[in-house]
Amino acid sequence: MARRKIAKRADDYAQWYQDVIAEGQMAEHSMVRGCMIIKPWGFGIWERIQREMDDRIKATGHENAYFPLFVPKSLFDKEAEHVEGFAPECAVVTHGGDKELEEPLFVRPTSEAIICTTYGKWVESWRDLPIMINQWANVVRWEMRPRLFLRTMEFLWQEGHTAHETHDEAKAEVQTMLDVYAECAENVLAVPVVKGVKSESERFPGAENTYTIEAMMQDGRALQAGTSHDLGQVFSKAYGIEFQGRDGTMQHAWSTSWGVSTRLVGALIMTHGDDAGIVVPPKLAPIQLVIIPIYKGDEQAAEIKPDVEAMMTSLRAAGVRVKADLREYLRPGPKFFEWEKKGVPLRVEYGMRDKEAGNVVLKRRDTGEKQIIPMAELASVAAPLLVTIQNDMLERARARRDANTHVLDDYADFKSRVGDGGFFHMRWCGASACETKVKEDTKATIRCLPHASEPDPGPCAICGEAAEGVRAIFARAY
RNA sequence: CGGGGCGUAGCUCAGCCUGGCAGAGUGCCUGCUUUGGGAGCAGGAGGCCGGAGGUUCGAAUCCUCUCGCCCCGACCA
Repeated sequence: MARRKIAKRADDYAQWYQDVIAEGQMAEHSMVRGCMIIKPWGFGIWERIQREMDDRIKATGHENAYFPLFVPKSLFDKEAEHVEGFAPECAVVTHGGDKELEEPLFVRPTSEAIICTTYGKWVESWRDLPIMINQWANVVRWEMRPRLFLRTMEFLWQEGHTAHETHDEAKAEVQTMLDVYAECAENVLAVPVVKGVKSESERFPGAENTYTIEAMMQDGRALQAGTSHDLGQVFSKAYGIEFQGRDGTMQHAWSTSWGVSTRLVGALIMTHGDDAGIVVPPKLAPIQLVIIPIYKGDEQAAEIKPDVEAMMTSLRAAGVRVKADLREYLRPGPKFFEWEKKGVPLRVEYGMRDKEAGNVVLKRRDTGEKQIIPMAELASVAAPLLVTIQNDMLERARARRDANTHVLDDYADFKSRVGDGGFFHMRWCGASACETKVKEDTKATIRCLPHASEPDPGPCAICGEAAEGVRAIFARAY
C-alpha cells in the first residue's frame, strides 16, 4: 500500500515537479548527467507541439531544412559577443576516432554560425532574399544545473533563421514569429504568455534585440517560453551574408532567428499540473479519452467489451483520440490513478450498473467533475467537452496569471512581495545598474518590457530617475 | 567550480556508530480467489553492498584513494 506518492505543490513545488514527471511517465534522467530520456507519453506530447508549431511555421512562409551538428571552432570565433556568450557552455569535440583533430568542432549550442555562413554562399543578389528556413534539431549547452525539460544539456527545439533585404522586413519577421509563438502557446498549450522585448542584459548574445514570450508558472515564477531575435546586420557582417542591392551597391542582409524548445513541455506541466499529476490540454493529449471497463468474470466481460468497442468506434468517428484500457491484470482503481497521473483529459467508466441503465460515467481530469450520460450520446458530448476543457484550462491559467500580476511603485513593497511569486510591473529608467541591483537584492530579473503596455512616465522604482517608457515586468524566473 | 549529502534487490531504503549467515517495504514471476478509487492468500525469482587498495582470522560495516549521482550557490532556451 506504500505506493510512491506525489509531493503537494504547496509543500515542495520543485519536488512536485520531479514527481509528476516520473509518475506521469513523461521522462527520466539518463545515464549521462544532465541528459534526459523522453518517454513515449512525454514525447507524444512534444510531437503534437511540434506538429502545431511546424504547421504555423510553414503557413508563415518558411521551409524546413537541416544543418549539421558540428561547428568548426574558427566559424564560431567570428562573432565576438556570440562567442563570449556561448563558448563557456559548449561541448567541444577534439578527437575523431583515435586521432586528434586539427581544428576542434563545437557541438552546436545554436546554429547561427553554420547557417549564416551557408546563407552567405547562397546569397548574391537582392533577388535571393528573403531566405526563410527552419530546422528541427537537438542542441547542446553544458548546463551545470539541469532540470528535466526546463534545462537539460541536450534539448530538442526548432530554430528558424531568416535573412532579409531590409531591416523593416526583418523586424516584421521577428514580430510575426513572436505572434506565432504566443498564439500557439495560448491556443494549443493553453499557456497564457506576455509578449515583450528583453532588456540588454537578457538579450541573445550578438542580437540587436530579443523578443520573448513569458509565462507564469503556478508558483509565480516566470518561464521564458520562446524567443525571437532581431540580429540586425551583426551576423551578416560576421559570417558574410552580402548581396548586391537594387541600387547596385553591396549590402549586408538583415537576419533573424527564433526558437522554442522542449522547455515548452515543462511550461505545460507547471501551468496545468495539480496534486494528482499532469493535466494535458486536449489538443496535445496523445489520448484524449480513456475507457475503463469494469466487470466481474468472463460473462460480464463478454457483455461489457462489445459496448466498449462500439464506443471507441463512435468516438473515433467524432475525431476523439480514444483508448480502452483492457489490461486484465489491473483492477479499475490502479487504472484510474495511472491515467490521471498522465493527465488524460477525459475518462469513461463503464460497468454492468451503467449498461443496465444505458449510461456511461464521464469524468473530466481538469475539474474532477463527473457526469452520467446515455451511452448513445457519448461521442456527441465528449467531442465538444474537449473543446470546453481546452478553453477552460487557458482561462484558469490566465486568471491565475492576472491575479498574480501587480503594478507597484514602491521598491520596498516589491522586495517584501517578490518572494511570493508573480509578475511585478514597475517603472525602470533603463539603467543596467538598476537591473543588477534588483537581481542582487531579490534574485528577480526583468522578464521583458511588455508590448501590450502603454508608456507610463514617472520615477524609476529603483533609483528614482526618470523612466519614460513602459513599465518593466520583474519576476523570479526559471 | 565552491558548500552539503548519498551510493546495499527494478524502486525507496534499513543494517555501518559497536566488524561475525545479505535485510525490509514496494515492484516482479506462478497459481487460485478478486475487479465501481492503488485487492487477498500461497509459493518463487532477484545482490561483486559503486570501484580499487589497506587493516583484520573475518569487512556492506573501520582506514585511504577513486568514480558516480543528488541538493544548495555562480551560468542558462
